[in-house]
Amino acid sequence: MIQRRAFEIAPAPPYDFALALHYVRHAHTSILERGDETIYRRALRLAGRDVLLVAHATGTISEPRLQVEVAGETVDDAVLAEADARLRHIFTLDIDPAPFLEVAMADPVFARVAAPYPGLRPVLMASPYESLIGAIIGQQITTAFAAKVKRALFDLAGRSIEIDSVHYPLLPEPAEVAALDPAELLARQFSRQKAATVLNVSRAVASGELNFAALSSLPPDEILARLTQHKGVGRWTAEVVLMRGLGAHDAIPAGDVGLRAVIGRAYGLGRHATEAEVRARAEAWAGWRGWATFFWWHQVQLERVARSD
DNA sequence: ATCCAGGCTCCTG
DNA sequence: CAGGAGCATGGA
Repeated sequence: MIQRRAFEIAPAPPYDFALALHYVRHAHTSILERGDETIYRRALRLAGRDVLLVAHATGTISEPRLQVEVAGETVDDAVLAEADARLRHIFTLDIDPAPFLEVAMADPVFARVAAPYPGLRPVLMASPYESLIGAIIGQQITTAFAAKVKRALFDLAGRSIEIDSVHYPLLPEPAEVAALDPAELLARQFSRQKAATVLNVSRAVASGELNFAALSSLPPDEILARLTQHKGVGRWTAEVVLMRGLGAHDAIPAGDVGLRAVIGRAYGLGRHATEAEVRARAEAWAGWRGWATFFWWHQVQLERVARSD
């Protein structure tokens, strides 16, 4: 039997869930989400239970509400509490965007990217581990190819739940990934280094040597230092985890090619900005560089979607 | 074929 | 510390 329980979230306004769903739907990094224009669906392991989260918006942008349903074999209070916390984290629901918008408006170039979307807010990965695996796989390859490789990894691990005759894929547990045969990954278009790195960090997470809950209470620089001690995890990967996995408002992966390209275009350089130039520009968004990164990536996505139409 | 893509490591100077 | 060679993958 499937249990279903519902609750409501009141995000800090202004908030436009449709913009978040648009981002999720078109992001190559979204592998496990099964949303459409109005509904977000995602299977997750919460409080030790595999469940499906279903969310849709009601209300208005200035008085937003999210209606959430949790379905699974066991949906107890602990599961419900984690579902609430996780959604607030993924969609950055509890943060007042006003200070960010103020910073954004002070930079005329960035304002053109941010101002049209006052109801948009960073969409994070559902867990730090997921962001780490995704970032490692995404190193130095196109987002489309990275999506293909990630999908292959999740298929290989093969975890899913079935609700109403629909199978929803689940993120494999770190221990399950760690137990995979590297040859299986190489056969699925992993490079040797990426296969080794994914297996090694999964082992570290499974053993508790790498503990994101403990990490998250440390200063950002310390988190970066800890993460980059793992071979195959460089500054870019660590900054992506910090920003999109842990939700650090001010973390920016300034070496990112996409970011360098869009910033080069926006500021009329006629070429990719260098990492140093990105960091210099980003001083203007201090305190909110993670949010700014998300808005730039959103801009990149809008341009890509426009081209493909 | 050549260049590029949401890099990393290791080795020079 | 900065810069760059070499590495690994598939796609345009």
